[in-house]
Amino acid sequence: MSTFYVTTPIYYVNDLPHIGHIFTTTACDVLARYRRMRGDEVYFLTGTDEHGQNIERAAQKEGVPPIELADRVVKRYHELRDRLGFSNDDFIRTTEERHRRGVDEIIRRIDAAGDFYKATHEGWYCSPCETFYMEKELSENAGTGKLCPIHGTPVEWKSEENLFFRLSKYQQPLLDWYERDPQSVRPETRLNEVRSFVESGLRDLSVSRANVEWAIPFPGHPGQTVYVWLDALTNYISALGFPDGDLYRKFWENGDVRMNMIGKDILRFHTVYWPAFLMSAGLPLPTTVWAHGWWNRDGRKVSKSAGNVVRPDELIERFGADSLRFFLMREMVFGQDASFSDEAFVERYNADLANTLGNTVSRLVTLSRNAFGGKTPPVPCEDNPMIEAARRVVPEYRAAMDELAFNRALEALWRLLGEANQYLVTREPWKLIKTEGPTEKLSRVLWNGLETVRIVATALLPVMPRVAAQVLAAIGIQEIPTKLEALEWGGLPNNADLPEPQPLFPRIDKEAYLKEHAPAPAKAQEKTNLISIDQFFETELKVATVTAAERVPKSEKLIKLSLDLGDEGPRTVVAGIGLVYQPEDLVNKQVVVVANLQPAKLMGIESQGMVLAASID
RNA sequence: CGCGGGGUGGAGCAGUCUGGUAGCUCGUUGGGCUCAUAACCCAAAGGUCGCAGGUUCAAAUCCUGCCCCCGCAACCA
Repeated sequence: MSTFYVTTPIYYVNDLPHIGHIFTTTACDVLARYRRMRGDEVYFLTGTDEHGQNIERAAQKEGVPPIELADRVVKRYHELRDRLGFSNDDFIRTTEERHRRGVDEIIRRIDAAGDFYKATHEGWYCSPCETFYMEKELSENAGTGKLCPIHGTPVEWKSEENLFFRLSKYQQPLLDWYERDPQSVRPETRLNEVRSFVESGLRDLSVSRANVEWAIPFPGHPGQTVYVWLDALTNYISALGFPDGDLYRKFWENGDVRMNMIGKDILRFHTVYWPAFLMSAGLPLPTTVWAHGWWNRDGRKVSKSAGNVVRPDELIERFGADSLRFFLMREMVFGQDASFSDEAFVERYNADLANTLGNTVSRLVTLSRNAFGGKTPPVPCEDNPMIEAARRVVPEYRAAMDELAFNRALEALWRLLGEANQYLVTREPWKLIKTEGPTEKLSRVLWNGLETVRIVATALLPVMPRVAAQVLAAIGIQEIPTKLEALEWGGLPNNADLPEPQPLFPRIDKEAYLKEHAPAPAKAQEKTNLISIDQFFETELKVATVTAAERVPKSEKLIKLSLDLGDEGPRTVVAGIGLVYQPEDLVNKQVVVVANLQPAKLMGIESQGMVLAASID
């Protein structure tokens, strides 16, 4: 028996759970359940990341202790676990004592390896990222100062003495790891991405902070606290009781599979920092860091400001948690991005769950009940086309599950259901009932159909644990199989009681549903966008004459204009109209200018106003 | 040469790693069945797999070059 350890990232408690969290955890849960059925000894971990300046500040703002904030979000994750049926074995919180122990110990080991040193760190600092940035990475706006490339919020100049980790020392060992083990980072595009990042050179990493209170104290360095990522990443072993816990020995030190599942946004932390920390501490690396893609909404990136976030609560309410789990696993090619839309969801639900799965169960159960007095068929069948079909599909399903190709695994099962429906049409059991009665021949036909359903439902247990159990119950099986051996042909009991069939997946009227859930947020935005007449009069509009115009070098659409504002004299304005206008057409033209706009630098040129000009957009 | 994702029948997508009859869902048309959740089955129409070269007995798939679209980041002042 081999061990299988799988982790989700720990989720940062400044955000409530959304579809991204649900997806990652669902994928891990499906995998964990599948591996248990395969006979592996599985340990499945998820949890929350609770330290850092953001939490500290958010808590301050509310006037509550940070831990209270964290408790609140953690509660939501626990609710989610119950609703979606996650089977995690543990839930780690980085504020727990057992975690601090693990962090202390990994730091002690890295220190013993001589990989920390003290240095003054000076630079532009983004507190949401808790990261220093190089000058060239930052953007800049007038009035706001320099901005973080990720958050778009102002960065501050900070100078402090910190502990540094010799990340540069591990450049070559990391490259060797990627080279030696193609499983180290998956899918392959992510491996290539991180390799080229590491090849371009690694700088040492600052791993302590002087002014972040809400964090783990850095052992041996009073006044310093541990950098969030060094803190957070360690959860994968601290939860197992590192350094001396039995679970740690079993699942990490001597484990067969150590899989860190992540989203592609945190690739660098997990495939560079994390393995480097482990190398330094002399600990085994993860066997695989698997970076999946993102869910878009209606083809666009999900963002709060666009108001297009997916509301899992409504979906669960209306369709059931397992339908959501199914959709997430069926619709995404694991590793790539996928798109969520209400339309696609309802279509999948109707086509796959209601029409194919639900209806197949329903028709078979009704036929068998009618023919055999409310029971499953009395005589099994060992020789027929459905056996061939099942024996073809089951290995396909297993192979796909083994490589996390959930969509392919499900596709294979649905092909099998399709074949079962075809089989029924060729055998026409409803005619046999009328013409011949409950014969052995009829029994075999219905038994084959039900047995196929049993195999599909069993294979679906990892993906839809509750619904799959309902399907099994509907065909007369009370005891839920726990091992993949149940996928062998021939497990359906004879003469078992069949309850009256209930629609497992009531069809949804797509048009009505979409109408009901038509996106409405646009209106709300329009309202808040209105400005008062006073606000409008604050803009100082002036007519100016263009005295000179030239394109800004290396720029697609910026044109630098020299303007004459009459009594106010000359001005320079940079306008993003280069795609629509030619500079030579603008000279001597009159334009309207917002004259009291705060100056801004664009491509190094100061723009002292805004030209009001029509453009295509 | 900013980073990334993509271009496959009307729509949405899989297949590309590991070349070998181009597949799925929805939609359209015609037919069948009536056990079933107006479901299920069959058939048909519809594709130069972005373009051009190359490798190969064979390319959606591998190599080279190019075009276009979409995010993000920019240069929306």
